[in-house]
Amino acid sequence: MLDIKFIRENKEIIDLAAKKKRLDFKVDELIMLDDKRKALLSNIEKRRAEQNVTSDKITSVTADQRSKLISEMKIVKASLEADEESLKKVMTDWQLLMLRVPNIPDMSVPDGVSDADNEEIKAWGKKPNFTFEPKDHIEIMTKLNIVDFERGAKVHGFRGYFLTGDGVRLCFAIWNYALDFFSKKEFVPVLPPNIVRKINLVGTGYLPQGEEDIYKTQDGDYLLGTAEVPLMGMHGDEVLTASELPKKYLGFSPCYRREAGAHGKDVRGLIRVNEFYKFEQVILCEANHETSVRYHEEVNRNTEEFIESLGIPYHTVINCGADLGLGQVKKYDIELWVPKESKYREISSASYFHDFQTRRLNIRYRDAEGTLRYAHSLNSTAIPTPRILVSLVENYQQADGTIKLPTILAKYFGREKI
RNA sequence: GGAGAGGUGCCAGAGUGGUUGAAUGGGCUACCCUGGAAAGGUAGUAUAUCCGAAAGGGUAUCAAGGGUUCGAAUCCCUUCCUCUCCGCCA
Repeated sequence: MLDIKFIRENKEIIDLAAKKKRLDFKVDELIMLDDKRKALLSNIEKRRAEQNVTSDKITSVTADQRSKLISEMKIVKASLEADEESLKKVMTDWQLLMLRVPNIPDMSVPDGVSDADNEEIKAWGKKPNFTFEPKDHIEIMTKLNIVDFERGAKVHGFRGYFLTGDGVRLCFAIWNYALDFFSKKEFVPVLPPNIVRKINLVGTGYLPQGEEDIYKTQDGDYLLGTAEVPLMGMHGDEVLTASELPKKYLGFSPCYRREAGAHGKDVRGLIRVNEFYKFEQVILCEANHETSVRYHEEVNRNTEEFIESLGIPYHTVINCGADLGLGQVKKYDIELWVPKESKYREISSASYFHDFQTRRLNIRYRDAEGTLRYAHSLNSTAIPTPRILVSLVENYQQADGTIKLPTILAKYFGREKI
């Protein structure tokens, strides 16, 4: 959510933002509605003031005068009620429109119509040269008995999978390593609630527009798609002190995604599944663009370092306008090399929001001058499992069908080979 | 699932229809007092929004929404949340 004052004063910028993000949003509709809102409100407030003054008088006046004043106020009240009714209708529409106002992308965000227009800004690592025909992760893992897609589909349906045996041990090795790695970066690990109230999804910007991608319970709660949601909700309606910023959290949670719009995509394997696990970095910091930028680079770099320590070739892209979420100012994706497909696949996404989310969630802090301000927020994937396994397994596959683990993981796994 | 209690400002805690943005106490801030401090004294101490250059003023907010009323923290309804006990249960 943006400040209505800012929107009114910068409607050309909002228009450009919507265009760049390829969103159909007409700021003029909102401004017109806001004009209505302001007019109604100022009218209503004037009459309420009159009402309040008279109400005070009524207590200290003779019975005669009192009944006269009361009948006068009855008339004021009737006209008030009509306007209050109109205002209520206006406010409902106003709030819906306000939730659809896109945040402004940074100048450095490239223009583009889809993720195909994301621009590579960095490439790291040497792509493996196999002396044999490399297999895909499905074949490798199935043969090693560390994944079972057939039974996964039997139990869950489309996109179902079991991880078994060393597949599970490998996940735990990654998780333990990730916990150590990011703890050293001074992130506080958090296991959040995974069933969350709607407010958290609206607050982070996933709702109201993303309803069909989210699992819902019969109580009207939602299953989280990322730990970002509860971690952001954690400080909702709070006033933090400047000294406790930045807050750096490392959330770990299962992630549930319906993938409703992606039925034909990535139909096999561990790339796109309905449930997975993810470590997520979340930061709340002071409301300052440079600070946001600094932490944005930092969280992205953290994940790059983690991948580098695993020795998996990757590249980092800056996402184009169309590939940005409603609230995102700028986003980097880290994509890992997948040998069998001969292309990079996304495993991480780092973005910052300025105060877009914190306005919705009402997360504020008192700055050095004592002024209340909305904090800035940002988040980035630390590491997702099992998606990371796709690249890990394919890049480290051996001619005999085994997987040779990178040194650091072997330490956590207990053996060098699967 | 059953039964009950409750949600008021930074905190504690009054307040059952009008002068209550809200007593009182604590905290905090400034000043006075002091050689300095403690104690004591005085004043101040919410947020949002609108008007205004500012001073200042209007409106709203006592969980949320709705209702009754000229007027609601106070009465009525709905919802949400918290707590306690019982039951069930990893």
